[in-house]
Amino acid sequence: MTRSRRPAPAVGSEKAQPFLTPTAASDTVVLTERQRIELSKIALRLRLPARKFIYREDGPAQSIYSVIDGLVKTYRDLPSGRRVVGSFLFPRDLFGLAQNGHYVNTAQAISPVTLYRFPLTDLVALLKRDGEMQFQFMLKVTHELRDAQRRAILLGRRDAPGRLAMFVMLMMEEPSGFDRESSTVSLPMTRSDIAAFLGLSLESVSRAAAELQRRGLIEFQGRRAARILDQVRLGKLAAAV
Amino acid sequence: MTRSRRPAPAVGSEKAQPFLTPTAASDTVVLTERQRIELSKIALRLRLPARKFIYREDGPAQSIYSVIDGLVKTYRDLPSGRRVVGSFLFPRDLFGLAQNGHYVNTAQAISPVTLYRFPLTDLVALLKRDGEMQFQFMLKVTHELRDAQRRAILLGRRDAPGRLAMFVMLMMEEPSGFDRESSTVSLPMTRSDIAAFLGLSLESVSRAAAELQRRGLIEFQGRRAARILDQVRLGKLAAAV
DNA sequence: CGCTACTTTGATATTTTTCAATCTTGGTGG
DNA sequence: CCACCAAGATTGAAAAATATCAAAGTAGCG
Repeated sequence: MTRSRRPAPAVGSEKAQPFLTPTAASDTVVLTERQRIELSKIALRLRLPARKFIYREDGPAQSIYSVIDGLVKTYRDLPSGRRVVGSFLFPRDLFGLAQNGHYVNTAQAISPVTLYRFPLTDLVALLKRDGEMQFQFMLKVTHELRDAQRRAILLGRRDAPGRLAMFVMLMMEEPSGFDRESSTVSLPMTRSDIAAFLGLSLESVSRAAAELQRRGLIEFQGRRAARILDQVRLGKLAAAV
Repeated sequence: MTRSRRPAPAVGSEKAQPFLTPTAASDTVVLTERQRIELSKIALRLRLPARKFIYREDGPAQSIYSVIDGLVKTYRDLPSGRRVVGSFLFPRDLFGLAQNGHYVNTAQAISPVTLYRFPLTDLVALLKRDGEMQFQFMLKVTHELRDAQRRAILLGRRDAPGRLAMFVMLMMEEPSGFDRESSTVSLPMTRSDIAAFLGLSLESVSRAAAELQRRGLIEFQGRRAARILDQVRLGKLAAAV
């Protein structure tokens, strides 16, 4: 349930990976042609418009999803009314974590999205049968786990500009979210979404953004994109935890 | 890499049975006798004194660990000098997450501990061979992931007493950390550790503890234990996110 | 019994949240 | 094609809370 970034598909693709392997390289799932075919047999491809709910918290968890294209967010609404965005999901990210047969959060499309949907029971049967493929899934999950831990570090920070700087750096790691040519990161989510992800108020995010711009680190181009003006200093600020 | 608790696999598994051992309750790993034997063949049992380092950040990741008894913490020291405690590990928790062949944090014993140590390569080979067993591991990992997400919610809170209340509730969920008879939770870690886990300053934790006591929710008995005086109100405060 | 590490408590400074008002922008329909 | 509307975003001022700096108090261990 988290952003991935890097390569690292759930379903198809190629190379090496971390956790559980002394070797190591990128972070990608390695599947054979046969495995990809097996998966495609149980997968359903979906196209959904922006804002569409994919599943809701506490609903019966019957599927696991993988993003093909677009952006998805998962969140929980707390009793107080506060909303916590758990993750933004980019292409190749898996989502649909459940507990006791129920989803633990709500998933909603931010942009129009294309997804794979895997019936839980079929997928589980397939994975149990194919240890190698399951291992690739496990790598995926451990990757999410690392992300979640990075997020904990981010949330541990007290300064809003620093949190936002870290967030921007995270978005830059997304292949589909950063254009090297123009040095531009796209931020398809609203300020509210960012605030709910960073654990800040909407206003603080807005002010932090203004501050980053004032310092000459980034320059917002409309609400949904920002150009990185000084990646070195931005990185320093992000790392100066 | 975190505490366990609740029932609740992500995917399947209903029975009972703890990790690598017979008895059990809910959220446990189900292994057959044969599987347990296989695991024990590659596992090494370790006993370490309090404060002993189990592995250090960036060190070569060659093993996965499982807590048998005692308490372990994982943490990272950030450039600024701030320390972030990633998790407290109780019996049955797995730890040793790596990236690119290196550990991503430091693991240190808080109390004297007994551990299983599994050589990474052996374990990986075994898991790939045995899809069922690997599935149990996967459940473990997804469980950690949920924990990490809960933690994100905790860190999203702004009020120190609330965070501490959530922390106490977390500790109460640990079988080995809560005595129902006396309604007492043990807090073997230092205030600094708690602060580093909650993303607060040491002083704020101390003050929040005093506040909880003042409100009559809990009563500290020495530094390492607290009696729950009003579990209902404590739970409300913890949930009032 | 005394040291050392850990905690608590106090006062101030910093930062963010809140509350409120205004401004933008994207979409819609006339 | 343009004006209008509503959701989203920004900015300001005051209030609340935690961090920080500093000092004193405790507890456990040798």
